[in-house]
Amino acid sequence: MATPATADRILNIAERLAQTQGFNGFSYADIAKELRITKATLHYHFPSKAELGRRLLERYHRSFVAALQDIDRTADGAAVKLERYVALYAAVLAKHRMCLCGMLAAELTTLPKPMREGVRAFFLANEAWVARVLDDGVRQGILRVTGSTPAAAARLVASLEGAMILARSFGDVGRFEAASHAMLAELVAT
Amino acid sequence: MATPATADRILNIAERLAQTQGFNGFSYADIAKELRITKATLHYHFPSKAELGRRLLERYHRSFVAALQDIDRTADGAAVKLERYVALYAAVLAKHRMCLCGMLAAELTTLPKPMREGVRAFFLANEAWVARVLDDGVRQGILRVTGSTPAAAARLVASLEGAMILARSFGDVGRFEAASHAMLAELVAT
DNA sequence: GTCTATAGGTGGATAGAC
DNA sequence: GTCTATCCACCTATAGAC
Repeated sequence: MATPATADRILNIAERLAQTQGFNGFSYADIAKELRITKATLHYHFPSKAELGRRLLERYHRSFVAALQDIDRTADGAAVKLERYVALYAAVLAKHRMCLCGMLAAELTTLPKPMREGVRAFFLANEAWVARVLDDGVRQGILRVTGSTPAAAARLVASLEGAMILARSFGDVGRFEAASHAMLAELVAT
Repeated sequence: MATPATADRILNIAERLAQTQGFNGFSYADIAKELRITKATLHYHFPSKAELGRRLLERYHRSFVAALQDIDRTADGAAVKLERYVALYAAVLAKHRMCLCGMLAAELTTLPKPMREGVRAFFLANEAWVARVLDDGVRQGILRVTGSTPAAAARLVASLEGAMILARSFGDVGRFEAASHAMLAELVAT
């Protein structure tokens, strides 16, 4: 593995800062200091913070979709897929981070418009994937869903984001795990 | 009703701004402009922004507790109490606002320590109240809870916060209502 | 690509007059 | 209690040398 290109190293730091302190909670100076380059160099790679945010969101969305495709490829059965999906969230929390889009959703009104749209697109992609898994599970008699699957998917995504933000507030990943396991248990057919 | 004291008018504006843009998303200048006073006057009433935040949280917590006591006094039955509880959230969303503490939870790492503790105290108070209502409901055979009532209460509070933040992201209160109704339906004994 | 230097703006906060 | 005036730190962003 070669050393990541400068642009990627910048995004790595920006991503971590955005997931812990929010997009408005870090500055070019923070990234520059950590990478030991100057702010001017940052502006060479990302002319404006709005552009940095847009690219950050784009990369995050892409890697999340890739993770979902990996689950589709390697996991067998709707219940296992949902467990793997929840594990993606837990892994982020274990790094003391929030879901980037859960974080950005809180700051939504202060974000540049392309980012606002990116956040919504991320949630819609999540809901669509979960809804498809729920559909499969119901069809196979593995899962039991109350109401429509798109509504149940939206509920699960929102509940996971909420569980994440509360768990992080208490510095207690166990809170997330307890909540998410209960949510999945509700979905498994008895 | 007399005109609210200046300190209260300041808190009213700060509260709305914090609920829509976050605590780091507004400045003394924003409040000063809207109230048509100077920043120096603001500093007379609230010497520092940290102090303003602390007082804001204190007042918010107090008024929320009062709302819960009002529900206890005027609502009959655990199911009705939960509906009234959820309606408190919906009313905030209808004003295009987030729960103050849901907002602050996202920014938690950037907040002064007294505020961080205040946010956790707010959530704990919410969970305690909900857990007590769930206990009552289960004892009366009105509600059906999976797992312990404190865990179910934590799950409900977190899920409502998540549903709120997602609904606001899409500018769609209906999303919150659909999610919260489904959550309550899960709790009502069949 | 990375630097120095700096512009132009805004952040929270204070001194002191009224 | 409210004002004017000001401080200093920090913000995003740009010009221009290397």
